[in-house]
Amino acid sequence: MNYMKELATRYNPAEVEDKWYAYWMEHKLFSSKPDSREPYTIVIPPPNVTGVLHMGHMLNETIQDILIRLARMQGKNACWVPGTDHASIATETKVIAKLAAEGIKKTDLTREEFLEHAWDWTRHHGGIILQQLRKLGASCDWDRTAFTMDPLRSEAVTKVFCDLYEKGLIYRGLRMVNWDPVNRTAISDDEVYFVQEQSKLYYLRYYLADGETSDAVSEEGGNVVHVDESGRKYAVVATTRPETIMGDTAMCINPKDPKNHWLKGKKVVVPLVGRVIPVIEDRYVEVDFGTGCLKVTPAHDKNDFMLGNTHNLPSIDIFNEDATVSDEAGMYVGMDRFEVREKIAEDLQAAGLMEKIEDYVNNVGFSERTKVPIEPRLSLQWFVNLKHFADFSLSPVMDDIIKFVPEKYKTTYRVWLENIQDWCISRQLWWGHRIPAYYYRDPENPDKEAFVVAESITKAVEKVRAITGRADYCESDLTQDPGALDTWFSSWLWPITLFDGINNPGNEEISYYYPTATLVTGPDIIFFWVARMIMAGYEFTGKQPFKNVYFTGIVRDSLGRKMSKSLGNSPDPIELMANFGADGVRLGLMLSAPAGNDILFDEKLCETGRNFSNKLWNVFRLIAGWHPENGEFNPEITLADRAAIDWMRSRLAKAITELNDLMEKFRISEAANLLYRLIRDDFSSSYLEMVKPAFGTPVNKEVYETTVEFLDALLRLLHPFMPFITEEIWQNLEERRPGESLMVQQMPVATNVDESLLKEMDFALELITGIRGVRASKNLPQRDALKLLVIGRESGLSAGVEALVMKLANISEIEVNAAKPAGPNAGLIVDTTEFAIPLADNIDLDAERAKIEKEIEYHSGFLSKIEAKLANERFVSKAPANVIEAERRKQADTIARLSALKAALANLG
RNA sequence: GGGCGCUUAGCUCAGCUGGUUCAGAGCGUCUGCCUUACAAGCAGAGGGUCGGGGGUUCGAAUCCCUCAGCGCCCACCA
Repeated sequence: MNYMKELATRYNPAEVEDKWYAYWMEHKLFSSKPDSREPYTIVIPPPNVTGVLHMGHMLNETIQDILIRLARMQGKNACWVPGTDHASIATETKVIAKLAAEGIKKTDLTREEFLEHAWDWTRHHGGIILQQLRKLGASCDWDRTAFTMDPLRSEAVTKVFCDLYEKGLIYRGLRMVNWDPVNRTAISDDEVYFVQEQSKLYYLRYYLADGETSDAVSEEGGNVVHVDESGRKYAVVATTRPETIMGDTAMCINPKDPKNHWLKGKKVVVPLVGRVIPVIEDRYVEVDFGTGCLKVTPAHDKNDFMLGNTHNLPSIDIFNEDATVSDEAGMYVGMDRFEVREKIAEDLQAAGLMEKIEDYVNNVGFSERTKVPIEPRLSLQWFVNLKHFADFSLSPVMDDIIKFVPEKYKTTYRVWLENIQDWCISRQLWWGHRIPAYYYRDPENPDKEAFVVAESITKAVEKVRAITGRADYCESDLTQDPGALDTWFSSWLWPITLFDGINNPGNEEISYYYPTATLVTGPDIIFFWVARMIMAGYEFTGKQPFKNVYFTGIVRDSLGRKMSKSLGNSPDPIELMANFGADGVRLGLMLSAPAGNDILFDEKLCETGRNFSNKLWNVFRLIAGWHPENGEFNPEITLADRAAIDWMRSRLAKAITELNDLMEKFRISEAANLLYRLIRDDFSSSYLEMVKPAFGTPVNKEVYETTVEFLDALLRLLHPFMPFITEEIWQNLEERRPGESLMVQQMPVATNVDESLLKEMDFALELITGIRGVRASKNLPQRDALKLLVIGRESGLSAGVEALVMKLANISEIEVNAAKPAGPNAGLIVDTTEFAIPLADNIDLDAERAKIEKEIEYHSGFLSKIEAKLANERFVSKAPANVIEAERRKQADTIARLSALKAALANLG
């Protein structure tokens, strides 16, 4: 023990944290290589390469670090693999914005030029977040740092694409996709969010094509027929998007709709456009919405597309890539989609084709990235058939082979898999893994677009030559698909590719580290990522990718709002750690972050963490100060010391068992709480006060050594939560060899628990609190010793524990079997034992009496409830014996207590 | 529309298998203390019909039904 050192009363994390992180790095303590130990692997959810650390990461990474450090100290070969994600669409959007600020348009650049900018951007901003993680204490094996778009990962992505294409699980198809007109790319369903918007519902007139007339507005057999001034019949269609009429190829009614019966088999005229379209029937149409007539625009609405397929309708694409009106529309060409809406509404009004306009609230889909309304658009895209994967990915989760924490997300997962949709993986972007498809002209079939899928252009040429039977094809005859793959198409391979399990299956690393142990992530990416990793895991390795998935909550501000830059409610983690220490922030977060529950973050939490660091630091200072400078200990060990040691040992053992249990169940927050109380309440407030030598007197050697042993155990237990301060103290506790570290020590093991001693001490501590309460209410200073009387019986405490009561409550003498004193005194009752403290001055008899009467009232009520229960025939006959026994004991105890109280009241006179 | 979840102290939340570790923790509040480890501290105190109603049970914060309020996810009726 480095007891000679001058230690500051306040713990200074800034001085300590960087030092130990450098030490751990220097001695390669994070590094992992396959060996004979059981592996414990965590792969980091790769943050956006150009991102910066936010509170969500802090929560996530802290949990991972706790799990990995715990595993390491449990003797496992712990390996935490870090890395970053290329974040295709997010990064590309940022790069475009940056170029725009410099007056450069993406369209002015070649693909190669643009990618050069993107790589520059990545190099410039990349990896900051990994540096920030070091501040947090993350014990990642940095030598393994990976990037989703580095050569190894890219090779695997291409290989998997080709493999799935060969298996028929990837296909290219004309589908309705969510189109982002700003980035001019398809995006997946998951990248769309819906916003309720105040809009309008336009009611348009579709005249009958044959010019049929009628004399009056008639309602024949429930039919609702519209007729204009000149007697011509028309149908009314309600739509929120009148600008799409140029793409109408049918009108649809529900066959069971009596209002529109008269339209069956008719043809109608699209207003303004003049095109004649059929009236089709489909039960998809809601009878009660609008007029029950639906305009069908197969090219611009998902459901209309479906109707178009069912009813073999033509499809007219009236928009360009940027959502301006296309030539094919024939009208309003070149105008923006929202301008057209205004204009067309005016024109319809003017032409007398607008029945009415109503206010209407509907949900509009927006692109998550560019925040503009998405445009359903027909386009050729690449898809993965997820049905195939869903079939084998459900049961492992439902059967807990892959355990979800909390369990409720199993349902979410199941529902998603049961309604699985194919996954659109192509993006019309440049930043990402390029789609390994190559197009060529086939002179035999000039009308058909021909392509091959291959891992390289060289292989593609070979394939084309083989297919066409022409040896003269060369690389310049092939054009690679310009698109990139969805970012998640590389992420879903992450646990495999980190160990090179795709390119090099069965290698030593993948065999050893995979399946990984626990994945820690947010429930918001359960579909994007978790589900797909499970799919990829089984498909490409035949094994689950991880054993547990721990879902964290979302970090919100103290008002429950999501943290966002625009609200300015997102604290900078680096600043927080500078203010409170990484340990303080870590503990603060952990103290209130049960799995799957959102956490309302308040700096107050970090303050609690910091204060606790300081408490621990002072615990160390106290113990350090006990070592006598001349090396001479007190040879005597008292009964009180012995009792304190025995108690603390049991207390610790019990806590270890509880802690292991909590951690096994991923109740990390409760585990943090338990440690907090164990150290603060049991160890500092109770145990250390019990064994603390009087000022100027030396401590007993055994007491000293045992206390150091306890502290050592506590530091180990706490280390995963607060790595820095525990290492700092541990290093100072004894002389350590270079490279020695707490982080690779073994976790303490629970010894036997003496339950009766724990119970006895609980009683003693309650008594101590009672005496202190008397002091507080009677204004008796702690330094004045008091005499304690045990009325009419023994204290029931062992000599050692009795001595502890005397020490902690500053009692000079305990008199047992005492009579209730006649003079002024304060009474207190613990369990059924009555105590009294003689006082010098008169006390407020009335107040004392009132206090006791209140207690009598309470206990009488309690007793009558117990007695009612025991008098209840059905209770006595049906309840288990031990419960009845407990009630009887309660009854006896309460009666005893009541008589003690009544005696106390009588003694007051 | 479908699903999941929540409602317990002023605030944030634990409370798992129904029963003396059942009404808890932290923060905040109040009182007293600069007590030789710590004022980033110590000691003490107050604070709750467990959202409402009903049911099951000998016994319900805990299980079931129902109502009310809140949150999240999925779907997207033009």
